[in-house]
Amino acid sequence: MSADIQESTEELRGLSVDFFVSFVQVFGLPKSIGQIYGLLFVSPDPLPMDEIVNQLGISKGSASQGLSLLKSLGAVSSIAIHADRREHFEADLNVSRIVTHFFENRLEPRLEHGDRRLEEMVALARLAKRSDRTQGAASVLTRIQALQKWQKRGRNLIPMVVRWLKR
Amino acid sequence: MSADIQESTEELRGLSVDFFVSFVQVFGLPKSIGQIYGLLFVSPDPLPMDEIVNQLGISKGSASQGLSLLKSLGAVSSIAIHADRREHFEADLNVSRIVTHFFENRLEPRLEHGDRRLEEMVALARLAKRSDRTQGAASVLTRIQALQKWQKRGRNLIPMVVRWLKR
DNA sequence: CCGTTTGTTCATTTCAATTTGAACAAAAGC
DNA sequence: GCTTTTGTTCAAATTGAAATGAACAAACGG
Repeated sequence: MSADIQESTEELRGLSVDFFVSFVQVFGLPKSIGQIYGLLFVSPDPLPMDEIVNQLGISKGSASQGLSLLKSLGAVSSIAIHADRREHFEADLNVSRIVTHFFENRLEPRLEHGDRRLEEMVALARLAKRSDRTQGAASVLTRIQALQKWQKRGRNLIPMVVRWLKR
Repeated sequence: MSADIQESTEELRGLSVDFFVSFVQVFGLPKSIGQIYGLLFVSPDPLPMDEIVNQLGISKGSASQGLSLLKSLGAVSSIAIHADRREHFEADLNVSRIVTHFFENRLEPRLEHGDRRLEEMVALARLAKRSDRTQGAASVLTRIQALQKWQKRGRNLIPMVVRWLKR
Protein backbone atom coordinates (compact mmCIF):
# COMPACT_ATOMS: atom_id res chain seq x y z
CA MET A 1 0.00 0.00 0.00
CA SER A 2 1.43 3.38 -0.95
CA ALA A 3 2.13 5.99 1.68
CA ASP A 4 -0.65 8.40 0.70
CA ILE A 5 -3.32 5.71 0.65
CA GLN A 6 -2.33 4.56 4.07
CA GLU A 7 -2.45 8.13 5.26
CA SER A 8 -5.92 8.78 3.91
CA THR A 9 -7.11 5.47 5.32
CA GLU A 10 -6.00 6.64 8.73
CA GLU A 11 -7.71 9.96 8.22
CA LEU A 12 -10.91 8.20 7.22
CA ARG A 13 -10.67 6.05 10.32
CA GLY A 14 -10.30 9.13 12.49
CA LEU A 15 -13.33 10.80 10.95
CA SER A 16 -15.44 7.71 11.35
CA VAL A 17 -14.41 7.24 14.97
CA ASP A 18 -15.23 10.86 15.67
CA PHE A 19 -18.56 10.63 13.95
CA PHE A 20 -19.69 7.62 15.91
CA VAL A 21 -18.34 8.81 19.23
CA SER A 22 -20.51 11.87 18.86
CA PHE A 23 -23.42 9.74 17.71
CA VAL A 24 -23.42 7.28 20.60
CA GLN A 25 -23.00 10.06 23.12
CA VAL A 26 -26.39 11.45 22.12
CA PHE A 27 -27.77 8.20 23.45
CA GLY A 28 -25.69 8.27 26.59
CA LEU A 29 -23.41 5.42 25.58
CA PRO A 30 -19.70 5.45 26.45
CA LYS A 31 -17.17 6.85 24.05
CA SER A 32 -15.41 3.53 23.59
CA ILE A 33 -18.53 2.09 21.99
CA GLY A 34 -18.43 4.80 19.37
CA GLN A 35 -14.71 4.31 18.79
CA ILE A 36 -15.05 0.59 18.22
CA TYR A 37 -18.02 0.92 15.94
CA GLY A 38 -16.42 3.75 14.02
CA LEU A 39 -13.29 1.70 13.41
CA LEU A 40 -15.23 -1.35 12.24
CA PHE A 41 -17.46 0.78 10.09
CA VAL A 42 -14.67 1.84 7.74
CA SER A 43 -12.78 -1.41 7.86
CA PRO A 44 -13.10 -3.37 4.61
CA ASP A 45 -12.41 -6.62 6.46
CA PRO A 46 -13.59 -7.96 9.81
CA LEU A 47 -11.13 -7.27 12.62
CA PRO A 48 -10.07 -9.35 15.61
CA MET A 49 -10.15 -7.84 19.06
CA ASP A 50 -6.41 -7.29 19.36
CA GLU A 51 -6.42 -5.23 16.16
CA ILE A 52 -9.12 -3.06 17.67
CA VAL A 53 -7.11 -2.68 20.87
CA ASN A 54 -4.00 -1.72 18.92
CA GLN A 55 -5.56 0.65 16.45
CA LEU A 56 -7.65 2.52 18.98
CA GLY A 57 -5.18 2.36 21.84
CA ILE A 58 -7.82 1.20 24.28
CA SER A 59 -7.57 -1.58 26.84
CA LYS A 60 -8.49 -5.19 26.30
CA GLY A 61 -11.20 -4.78 28.93
CA SER A 62 -12.86 -1.89 27.17
CA ALA A 63 -12.72 -3.67 23.84
CA SER A 64 -14.20 -6.85 25.24
CA GLN A 65 -17.03 -5.07 27.04
CA GLY A 66 -17.68 -2.70 24.19
CA LEU A 67 -17.86 -5.48 21.64
CA SER A 68 -20.24 -7.51 23.73
CA LEU A 69 -22.56 -4.53 24.11
CA LEU A 70 -22.40 -3.83 20.39
CA LYS A 71 -23.19 -7.45 19.66
CA SER A 72 -26.16 -7.32 22.00
CA LEU A 73 -27.39 -4.24 20.15
CA GLY A 74 -27.06 -6.07 16.89
CA ALA A 75 -24.65 -3.38 15.73
CA VAL A 76 -21.72 -5.72 15.08
CA SER A 77 -21.58 -9.38 14.28
CA SER A 78 -18.79 -11.88 14.61
CA ILE A 79 -17.38 -13.62 11.59
CA ALA A 80 -15.31 -16.76 11.36
CA ILE A 81 -12.08 -16.35 9.40
CA HIS A 82 -10.42 -19.40 7.94
CA ALA A 83 -7.27 -20.54 9.72
CA ASP A 84 -7.59 -17.90 12.43
CA ARG A 85 -9.13 -18.92 15.64
CA ARG A 86 -9.67 -15.37 16.87
CA GLU A 87 -13.18 -14.00 16.72
CA HIS A 88 -13.49 -11.33 14.01
CA PHE A 89 -15.92 -8.45 14.09
CA GLU A 90 -17.80 -6.62 11.41
CA ALA A 91 -20.04 -3.56 11.66
CA ASP A 92 -23.66 -4.04 10.71
CA LEU A 93 -25.28 -1.01 9.14
CA ASN A 94 -28.03 -1.22 11.66
CA VAL A 95 -28.59 2.34 12.69
CA SER A 96 -32.21 1.65 13.55
CA ARG A 97 -31.24 -1.20 15.88
CA ILE A 98 -29.14 0.95 18.15
CA VAL A 99 -31.79 3.65 18.21
CA THR A 100 -34.56 1.16 18.88
CA HIS A 101 -32.49 -0.31 21.67
CA PHE A 102 -32.17 3.14 23.16
CA PHE A 103 -35.91 3.66 23.08
CA GLU A 104 -36.83 0.29 24.43
CA ASN A 105 -34.18 -0.02 27.09
CA ARG A 106 -33.44 3.50 28.23
CA LEU A 107 -36.61 5.41 27.55
CA GLU A 108 -39.42 2.92 27.93
CA PRO A 109 -38.53 1.83 31.50
CA ARG A 110 -38.36 5.44 32.58
CA LEU A 111 -41.69 6.23 31.03
CA GLU A 112 -43.20 3.21 32.73
CA HIS A 113 -41.81 4.35 36.05
CA GLY A 114 -42.98 7.88 35.37
CA ASP A 115 -46.52 6.69 34.76
CA ARG A 116 -46.66 5.10 38.18
CA ARG A 117 -45.19 8.16 39.83
CA LEU A 118 -47.82 10.34 38.24
CA GLU A 119 -50.63 8.09 39.47
CA GLU A 120 -49.35 8.44 43.01
CA MET A 121 -49.00 12.16 42.58
CA VAL A 122 -52.58 12.54 41.40
CA ALA A 123 -53.81 10.52 44.37
CA LEU A 124 -51.90 12.69 46.83
CA ALA A 125 -52.95 15.92 45.17
CA ARG A 126 -56.61 14.81 45.32
CA LEU A 127 -56.24 14.18 49.01
CA ALA A 128 -54.66 17.56 49.57
CA LYS A 129 -57.39 19.25 47.61
CA ARG A 130 -60.13 17.61 49.65
CA SER A 131 -58.77 18.61 53.06
CA ASP A 132 -57.24 21.92 52.10
CA ARG A 133 -59.82 23.75 50.00
CA THR A 134 -57.54 26.46 48.67
CA GLN A 135 -56.98 27.57 45.13
CA GLY A 136 -53.41 26.29 45.40
CA ALA A 137 -54.20 22.67 46.06
CA ALA A 138 -56.66 22.59 43.18
CA SER A 139 -54.24 24.13 40.72
CA VAL A 140 -51.51 21.67 41.65
CA LEU A 141 -53.87 18.82 40.85
CA THR A 142 -54.68 20.41 37.51
CA ARG A 143 -51.03 20.70 36.63
CA ILE A 144 -50.29 17.12 37.46
CA GLN A 145 -53.14 16.02 35.27
CA ALA A 146 -51.85 18.18 32.44
CA LEU A 147 -48.47 16.54 32.88
CA GLN A 148 -50.10 13.15 32.58
CA LYS A 149 -51.43 14.18 29.19
CA TRP A 150 -47.94 15.14 28.06
CA GLN A 151 -46.55 11.89 29.30
CA LYS A 152 -49.11 10.01 27.21
CA ARG A 153 -48.34 12.11 24.21
CA GLY A 154 -44.65 11.30 24.55
CA ARG A 155 -45.31 7.62 24.85
CA ASN A 156 -47.42 7.64 21.73
CA LEU A 157 -44.58 9.26 19.88
CA ILE A 158 -42.10 6.46 20.42
CA PRO A 159 -43.72 3.76 18.32
CA MET A 160 -44.11 6.33 15.56
CA VAL A 161 -40.42 7.14 15.62
CA VAL A 162 -39.44 3.49 15.68
CA ARG A 163 -41.70 2.81 12.71
CA TRP A 164 -40.25 5.75 10.80
CA LEU A 165 -36.74 4.47 11.35
CA LYS A 166 -37.57 0.90 10.41
CA ARG A 167 -39.61 1.79 7.37
CA MET B 1 -51.83 23.14 58.40
CA SER B 2 -52.54 19.77 59.99
CA ALA B 3 -49.81 17.18 60.38
CA ASP B 4 -51.14 14.73 57.81
CA ILE B 5 -51.56 17.37 55.12
CA GLN B 6 -48.05 18.57 55.64
CA GLU B 7 -46.84 15.01 55.44
CA SER B 8 -48.58 14.25 52.18
CA THR B 9 -47.38 17.56 50.77
CA GLU B 10 -43.83 16.45 51.47
CA GLU B 11 -44.50 13.09 49.89
CA LEU B 12 -45.91 14.77 46.81
CA ARG B 13 -42.86 16.95 46.62
CA GLY B 14 -40.61 13.90 46.78
CA LEU B 15 -42.49 12.17 43.98
CA SER B 16 -42.39 15.23 41.79
CA VAL B 17 -38.68 15.74 42.35
CA ASP B 18 -38.04 12.10 41.51
CA PHE B 19 -40.16 12.27 38.42
CA PHE B 20 -38.40 15.27 37.01
CA VAL B 21 -34.91 14.16 37.96
CA SER B 22 -35.51 11.05 35.91
CA PHE B 23 -37.04 13.13 33.12
CA VAL B 24 -34.21 15.60 32.74
CA GLN B 25 -31.62 12.85 32.88
CA VAL B 26 -33.01 11.39 29.67
CA PHE B 27 -31.89 14.62 28.08
CA GLY B 28 -28.52 14.61 29.76
CA LEU B 29 -29.26 17.50 32.08
CA PRO B 30 -27.93 17.54 35.66
CA LYS B 31 -30.00 16.17 38.49
CA SER B 32 -30.28 19.52 40.24
CA ILE B 33 -32.26 20.88 37.31
CA GLY B 34 -34.83 18.15 37.80
CA GLN B 35 -34.94 18.71 41.52
CA ILE B 36 -35.60 22.40 41.21
CA TYR B 37 -38.21 22.01 38.55
CA GLY B 38 -39.90 19.18 40.43
CA LEU B 39 -40.15 21.29 43.55
CA LEU B 40 -41.58 24.29 41.74
CA PHE B 41 -43.97 22.10 39.83
CA VAL B 42 -45.94 21.06 42.90
CA SER B 43 -45.62 24.35 44.73
CA PRO B 44 -48.90 26.27 44.76
CA ASP B 45 -47.03 29.54 45.15
CA PRO B 46 -43.86 30.91 43.55
CA LEU B 47 -40.77 30.28 45.68
CA PRO B 48 -37.69 32.42 46.33
CA MET B 49 -34.26 30.92 45.84
CA ASP B 50 -33.51 30.44 49.51
CA GLU B 51 -36.65 28.34 49.92
CA ILE B 52 -35.45 26.15 47.10
CA VAL B 53 -32.04 25.82 48.70
CA ASN B 54 -33.58 24.88 52.05
CA GLN B 55 -36.18 22.49 50.82
CA LEU B 56 -33.90 20.59 48.48
CA GLY B 57 -30.77 20.84 50.57
CA ILE B 58 -28.68 21.99 47.62
CA SER B 59 -26.15 24.78 47.52
CA LYS B 60 -26.84 28.37 46.64
CA GLY B 61 -24.56 27.95 43.64
CA SER B 62 -26.49 25.02 42.21
CA ALA B 63 -29.78 26.76 42.76
CA SER B 64 -28.60 29.94 41.07
CA GLN B 65 -27.13 28.15 38.08
CA GLY B 66 -30.02 25.74 37.80
CA LEU B 67 -32.61 28.47 37.89
CA SER B 68 -30.86 30.48 35.26
CA LEU B 69 -30.74 27.47 32.95
CA LEU B 70 -34.40 26.73 33.59
CA LYS B 71 -35.27 30.32 32.85
CA SER B 72 -33.30 30.17 29.62
CA LEU B 73 -35.27 27.06 28.66
CA GLY B 74 -38.49 28.87 29.40
CA ALA B 75 -39.32 26.20 31.94
CA VAL B 76 -39.60 28.58 34.88
CA SER B 77 -40.41 32.24 35.07
CA SER B 78 -39.78 34.79 37.75
CA ILE B 79 -42.62 36.51 39.51
CA ALA B 80 -42.61 39.68 41.57
CA ILE B 81 -44.18 39.29 45.00
CA HIS B 82 -45.45 42.37 46.80
CA ALA B 83 -43.29 43.57 49.68
CA ASP B 84 -40.64 40.94 49.08
CA ARG B 85 -37.61 41.95 47.15
CA ARG B 86 -36.44 38.40 46.47
CA GLU B 87 -37.03 37.00 43.04
CA HIS B 88 -39.73 34.32 43.10
CA PHE B 89 -39.90 31.41 40.69
CA GLU B 90 -42.78 29.53 39.21
CA ALA B 91 -42.79 26.42 37.01
CA ASP B 92 -44.19 26.82 33.54
CA LEU B 93 -45.94 23.76 32.20
CA ASN B 94 -43.77 23.93 29.17
CA VAL B 95 -42.78 20.37 28.57
CA SER B 96 -42.42 20.99 24.86
CA ARG B 97 -40.04 23.89 25.48
CA ILE B 98 -37.49 21.82 27.30
CA VAL B 99 -37.71 19.06 24.72
CA THR B 100 -37.45 21.48 21.85
CA HIS B 101 -34.44 23.05 23.49
CA PHE B 102 -32.86 19.61 23.67
CA PHE B 103 -33.43 19.01 20.00
CA GLU B 104 -32.26 22.38 18.87
CA ASN B 105 -29.28 22.79 21.14
CA ARG B 106 -28.00 19.28 21.76
CA LEU B 107 -29.08 17.34 18.73
CA GLU B 108 -29.08 19.80 15.87
CA PRO B 109 -25.45 20.97 16.28
CA ARG B 110 -24.28 17.38 16.37
CA LEU B 111 -26.22 16.51 13.27
CA GLU B 112 -24.80 19.54 11.52
CA HIS B 113 -21.30 18.50 12.51
CA GLY B 114 -22.05 14.93 11.46
CA ASP B 115 -23.11 16.06 8.02
CA ARG B 116 -19.77 17.71 7.45
CA ARG B 117 -17.89 14.69 8.73
CA LEU B 118 -19.75 12.45 6.34
CA GLU B 119 -18.92 14.69 3.39
CA GLU B 120 -15.24 14.42 4.22
CA MET B 121 -15.55 10.69 4.65
CA VAL B 122 -17.16 10.25 1.26
CA ALA B 123 -14.41 12.29 -0.35
CA LEU B 124 -11.68 10.19 1.24
CA ALA B 125 -13.40 6.92 0.45
CA ARG B 126 -13.75 7.98 -3.19
CA LEU B 127 -10.04 8.70 -3.30
CA ALA B 128 -9.22 5.34 -1.76
CA LYS B 129 -11.48 3.58 -4.22
CA ARG B 130 -9.81 5.23 -7.20
CA SER B 131 -6.25 4.31 -6.27
CA ASP B 132 -6.94 1.02 -4.58
CA ARG B 133 -9.32 -0.90 -6.84
CA THR B 134 -10.30 -3.62 -4.39
CA GLN B 135 -13.71 -4.78 -3.40
CA GLY B 136 -13.03 -3.46 0.11
CA ALA B 137 -12.55 0.17 -0.82
CA ALA B 138 -15.71 0.16 -2.90
CA SER B 139 -17.84 -1.40 -0.18
CA VAL B 140 -16.60 1.12 2.38
CA LEU B 141 -17.75 3.93 0.11
CA THR B 142 -21.15 2.27 -0.27
CA ARG B 143 -21.55 2.01 3.49
CA ILE B 144 -20.71 5.62 4.07
CA GLN B 145 -23.26 6.65 1.50
CA ALA B 146 -25.85 4.45 3.15
CA LEU B 147 -25.04 6.14 6.44
CA GLN B 148 -25.61 9.51 4.82
CA LYS B 149 -29.13 8.40 3.95
CA TRP B 150 -29.78 7.45 7.57
CA GLN B 151 -28.44 10.75 8.74
CA LYS B 152 -30.89 12.55 6.46
CA ARG B 153 -33.72 10.41 7.63
CA GLY B 154 -32.93 11.27 11.23
CA ARG B 155 -32.80 14.96 10.49
CA ASN B 156 -36.17 14.86 8.80
CA LEU B 157 -37.60 13.23 11.87
CA ILE B 158 -36.80 16.06 14.24
CA PRO B 159 -39.12 18.74 12.86
CA MET B 160 -41.86 16.13 12.84
CA VAL B 161 -41.32 15.36 16.50
CA VAL B 162 -41.19 19.01 17.43
CA ARG B 163 -44.43 19.64 15.57
CA TRP B 164 -46.11 16.70 17.29
CA LEU B 165 -45.11 18.03 20.69
CA LYS B 166 -46.19 21.59 19.96
CA ARG B 167 -49.46 20.68 18.34
C1' DC C 1 -1.90 -33.36 29.50
C1' DC C 2 0.80 -28.91 29.24
C1' DG C 3 1.83 -24.51 27.33
C1' DT C 4 -0.02 -20.88 24.54
C1' DT C 5 -3.41 -17.98 22.68
C1' DT C 6 -7.74 -15.73 23.19
C1' DG C 7 -11.20 -13.61 25.72
C1' DT C 8 -13.79 -12.16 30.21
C1' DT C 9 -14.34 -10.26 34.76
C1' DC C 10 -13.96 -7.13 38.22
C1' DA C 11 -11.38 -4.34 41.77
C1' DT C 12 -8.88 -0.21 41.22
C1' DT C 13 -7.75 4.03 38.88
C1' DT C 14 -8.73 7.84 35.99
C1' DC C 15 -11.35 11.36 34.29
C1' DA C 16 -15.13 14.44 33.42
C1' DA C 17 -19.18 16.60 34.99
C1' DT C 18 -21.61 18.44 38.76
C1' DT C 19 -21.85 20.47 43.10
C1' DT C 20 -20.12 23.18 46.66
C1' DG C 21 -19.01 27.23 49.18
C1' DA C 22 -16.44 31.25 49.76
C1' DA C 23 -15.47 35.56 47.66
C1' DC C 24 -17.47 38.99 45.22
C1' DA C 25 -21.03 42.22 43.23
C1' DA C 26 -25.40 44.56 43.16
C1' DA C 27 -29.30 46.48 45.15
C1' DA C 28 -32.06 48.08 49.04
C1' DG C 29 -33.03 49.92 53.36
C1' DC C 30 -31.84 52.65 57.05
C1' DG D 1 -22.46 56.10 53.43
C1' DC D 2 -22.81 51.82 55.88
C1' DT D 3 -25.05 47.38 56.68
C1' DT D 4 -27.84 43.78 55.27
C1' DT D 5 -30.00 41.07 52.02
C1' DT D 6 -29.97 38.85 47.66
C1' DG D 7 -27.81 36.76 43.92
C1' DT D 8 -23.64 35.36 40.84
C1' DT D 9 -19.22 33.44 39.79
C1' DC D 10 -15.61 30.39 39.81
C1' DA D 11 -11.80 27.60 41.89
C1' DA D 12 -11.79 23.46 44.47
C1' DA D 13 -14.00 19.22 46.18
C1' DT D 14 -17.04 15.58 45.27
C1' DT D 15 -19.10 12.12 42.76
C1' DG D 16 -20.17 8.76 39.52
C1' DA D 17 -19.24 6.62 35.23
C1' DA D 18 -15.90 4.67 32.19
C1' DA D 19 -11.33 2.75 31.34
C1' DT D 20 -7.64 0.07 32.85
C1' DG D 21 -5.02 -4.00 33.63
C1' DA D 22 -4.09 -7.93 36.29
C1' DA D 23 -6.03 -12.22 37.54
C1' DC D 24 -8.67 -15.68 35.87
C1' DA D 25 -11.09 -18.97 32.64
C1' DA D 26 -11.73 -21.33 28.33
C1' DA D 27 -10.33 -23.25 24.14
C1' DC D 28 -6.95 -24.95 21.22
C1' DG D 29 -2.71 -27.14 19.44
C1' DG D 30 0.97 -29.88 19.95
